[in-house]
Amino acid sequence: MVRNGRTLKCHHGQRRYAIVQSLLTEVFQGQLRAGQHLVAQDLAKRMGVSQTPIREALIELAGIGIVDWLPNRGVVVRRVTAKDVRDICQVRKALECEATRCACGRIELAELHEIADELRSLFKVTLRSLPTYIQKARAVDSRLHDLIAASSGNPFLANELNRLKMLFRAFRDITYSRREVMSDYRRLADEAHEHLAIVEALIAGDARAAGKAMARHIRAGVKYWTRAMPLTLDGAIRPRSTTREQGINGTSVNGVAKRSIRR
Amino acid sequence: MVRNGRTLKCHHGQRRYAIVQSLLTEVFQGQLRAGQHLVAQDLAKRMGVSQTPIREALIELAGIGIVDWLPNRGVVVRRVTAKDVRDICQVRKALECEATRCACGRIELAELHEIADELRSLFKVTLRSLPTYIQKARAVDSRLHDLIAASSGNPFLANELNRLKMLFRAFRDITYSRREVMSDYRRLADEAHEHLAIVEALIAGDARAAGKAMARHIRAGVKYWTRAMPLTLDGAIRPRSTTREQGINGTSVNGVAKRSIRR
DNA sequence: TGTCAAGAAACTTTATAGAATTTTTTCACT
DNA sequence: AGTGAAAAAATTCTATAAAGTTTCTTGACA
Repeated sequence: MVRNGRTLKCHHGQRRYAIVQSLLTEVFQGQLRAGQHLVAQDLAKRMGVSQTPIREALIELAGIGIVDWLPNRGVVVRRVTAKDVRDICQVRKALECEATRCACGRIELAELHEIADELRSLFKVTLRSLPTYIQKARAVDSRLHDLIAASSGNPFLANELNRLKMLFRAFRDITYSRREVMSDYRRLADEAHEHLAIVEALIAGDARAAGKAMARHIRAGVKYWTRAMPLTLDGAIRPRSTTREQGINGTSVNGVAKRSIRR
Repeated sequence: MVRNGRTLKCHHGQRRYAIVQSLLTEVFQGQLRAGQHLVAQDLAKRMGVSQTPIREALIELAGIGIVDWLPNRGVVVRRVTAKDVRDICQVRKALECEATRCACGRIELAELHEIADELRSLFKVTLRSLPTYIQKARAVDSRLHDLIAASSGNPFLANELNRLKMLFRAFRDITYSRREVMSDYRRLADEAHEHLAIVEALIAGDARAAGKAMARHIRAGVKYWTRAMPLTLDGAIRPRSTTREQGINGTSVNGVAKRSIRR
């Protein structure tokens, strides 16, 4: 998935995949912002491909829940409220706990100890270590969650968790400015402690405790993000009341006013 | 979404939606069977539309998990193993329990009592009442689960549950002959008892008990379906080892042998 | 004359169709 | 089995039709 001058360089039959990845990255990195209207033609020109694979990629993204598809009216990057994030996190909590309980006793002790050591090394933050600190903290976070999902013995569950992680990350990055998020290392240090509690329970082979530690961890995260979240977000997206459309939930949404999409 | 002779009758901009619905119905009803290869051109001709909306509909179905998308090699109706069904049910269990706990205390008592009465009327089956019995049992089942999901206060969770229900239903109907499934009224009577336990806990306002009753209900269902399930299902789908593809989990699957898709 | 609303026209964007291209599969032949 | 052409199917592109949006015009009314 490398873009080369005008055309997206990829094998025949992988173009849609490459476009999905490219758009996801742009959403994650904030180049595409919440409420933004995505015009197929523009994207096609920008990526040096025709509209067909762009449209198909957008359908996929709508399926994931990254964008809203408004029939006959195009696609907008989803705008989310604090409630949306909480709702997603609640689902994530239920599934992460389930996965944690399942994974208990199925992970190599050596690997758990390794992660525990890495976590302990994150307890102290110095200003000098900050740049690498953030990177390291995120890496360990990913490693632990992925390990648990992969070790749950349930590939379907692992995939659902992966999807939720992606959604959560997208919305988090859409909603907050990156700098603000990245610099909050206090939360990262807290997370290290929460993670360690999970790992220790896993090492002890106590599935119940591990599940509870995971629940605590996610609840703490929700609390943090909710606090940081702006109270309300006005709708740049105002669907026509007559048009059928799909929100993040796939359910129909009735618009309040007849207003056009922001271009 | 009415098909009229050759062309799918629907408004401009809703064609993909109509095709998705149509294909879902065919999968549910068993006209499209597990492992079957779906050729865009054939579907296009059959529905009297061009390949474009067909392809788009198939992308959507792949997102839902009803079909597998094999890049450059087409689309096949997913074939599932007993393990797949168990995996899905495990996720469903976690989420249904969460929803049940949340919904506790948020549902009108009158409605719960109404459902309880309907359930109690399902305890006794006579041969004469069998035809309507099955219909009634399914209706109450849907009503209760939908009510709980809708009352959870979490639209995202409700939507996830809906997706899982659809998946489960699709795979169940794909895998078993319909007659066999429909005629097992003993299981339906058992379900009525399990459902009643949930409703009674909800009436009592005991979220914990309601969650546990729901867990029991789903576990019982899994046990039943697993018993009825054929032990293994060989793969009619055999991907080439070099080709990237998405299984139900979106994860890459490596094929064992270099073999072509069954046509 | 100025303002506002309704409607027409121009323009933009989306949705679908059909053709061109690339890849995969089939099948005859060695 | 291995090879290579032919056929089939998937992917992508281009073009056109349909819908949505904006701008402009017209005319009623203060």
